[in-house]
Amino acid sequence: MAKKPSLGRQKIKIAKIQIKNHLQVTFSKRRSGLFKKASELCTLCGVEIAIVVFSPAGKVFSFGHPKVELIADRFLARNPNLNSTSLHLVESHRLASIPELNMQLMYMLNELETEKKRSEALDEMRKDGRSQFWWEAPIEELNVHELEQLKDSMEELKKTIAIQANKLFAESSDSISIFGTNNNINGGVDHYSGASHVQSYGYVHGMM
Amino acid sequence: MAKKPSLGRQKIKIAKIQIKNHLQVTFSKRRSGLFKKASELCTLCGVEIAIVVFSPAGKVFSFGHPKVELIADRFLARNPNLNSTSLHLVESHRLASIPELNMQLMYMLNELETEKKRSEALDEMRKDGRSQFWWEAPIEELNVHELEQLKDSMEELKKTIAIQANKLFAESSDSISIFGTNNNINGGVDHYSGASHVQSYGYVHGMM
DNA sequence: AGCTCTATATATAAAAG
DNA sequence: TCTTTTATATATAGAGC
Repeated sequence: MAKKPSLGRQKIKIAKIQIKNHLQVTFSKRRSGLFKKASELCTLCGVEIAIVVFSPAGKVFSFGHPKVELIADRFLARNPNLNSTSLHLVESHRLASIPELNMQLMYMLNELETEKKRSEALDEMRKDGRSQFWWEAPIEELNVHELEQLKDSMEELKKTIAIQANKLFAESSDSISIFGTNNNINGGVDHYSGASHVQSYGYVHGMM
Repeated sequence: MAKKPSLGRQKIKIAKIQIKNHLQVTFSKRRSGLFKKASELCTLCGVEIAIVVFSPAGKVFSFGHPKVELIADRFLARNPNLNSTSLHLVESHRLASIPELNMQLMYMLNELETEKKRSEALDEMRKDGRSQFWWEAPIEELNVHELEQLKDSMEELKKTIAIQANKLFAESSDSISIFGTNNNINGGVDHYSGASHVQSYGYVHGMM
């Protein structure tokens, strides 16, 4: 008589897993599950999500939808009346906490920088290893150029944000505090971000 | 004889929900579920996660761990140049246009993803040895494609930023920028990979 | 690191309050 | 809208490849 081949799924306490191997396995499985859920949410409800996960090992996994071009397009399309729309939305108490978004943005910038540096390092490595091949020069230069552009853009973005903040502060101080009380949706503790869509990676992919 | 009080959970197709009411309910439930999963992943594996969701109604929901302040502190500590400006931005004003910030955040997340992919591609390349020519290998093509996308996106972003900056400048030409000229976003940024504190946000919001 | 399998823990669709 | 209930669909722990 055969004994049970498996005990099946066991209940676990939601607390940091101590056994390293377990942790790694669980991280991998649950990350997949999370991304899958995100992609389903995207599809079912037609929303945009972005998720970034920093693994214990320092790796970054991400998942996002839609792609940059779409966001950029929408951004441009909305630009003409961004101001009024913004104010309207804010007045309607439909938005998240700004300080937190700022923090998040800074964090993202920080991480982007990190990733960029890693990219550059790898690129450099590759370049050094094959620099004797003349036909590789173009693509290498392009890489560097792209990265330069990215850096410049990031700097511009930061400037823009500062200007915006400054301007909005000026507006709100002599009129109404359009932000009123804390409009942090969750009661102030957390904030998340995620995006996804069913596409290239199996059911999805991942964003960070 | 009583009939079944409920059919129980029914299987659904993962496709955009058409009935508005259903969509709203599903969005709410699944968003909660997603955040819960994220929080469990945080706790179980001690990782950092950020999720941003743009609802169909235009609302923004976010979830993040650790708390934004901690992330910001870490970030500021590592970026002395950003320190003063960031503190001003965050501490003094605590505001900016949310739709814009969200857009930018979204953009950041996507860029981060792109960079990550590129990083991985380069990494992969290096691992495979340097015997492949960039125009021959699929992975290389993806890399090139990503770079092209990045370039296009960056150009669009610059355009957008220019337009916005112009507009905002015109509107706030009477106010002084407290941010001065320091816009260096580069710092000796190192990758954070340490274990995080045992967070006790527990999965707040008391959802479920 | 990723996949399989089983048995069981969880998430959640529908309906109702 | 948010909750609760019910029955069922899914996710996933543990073990092995």
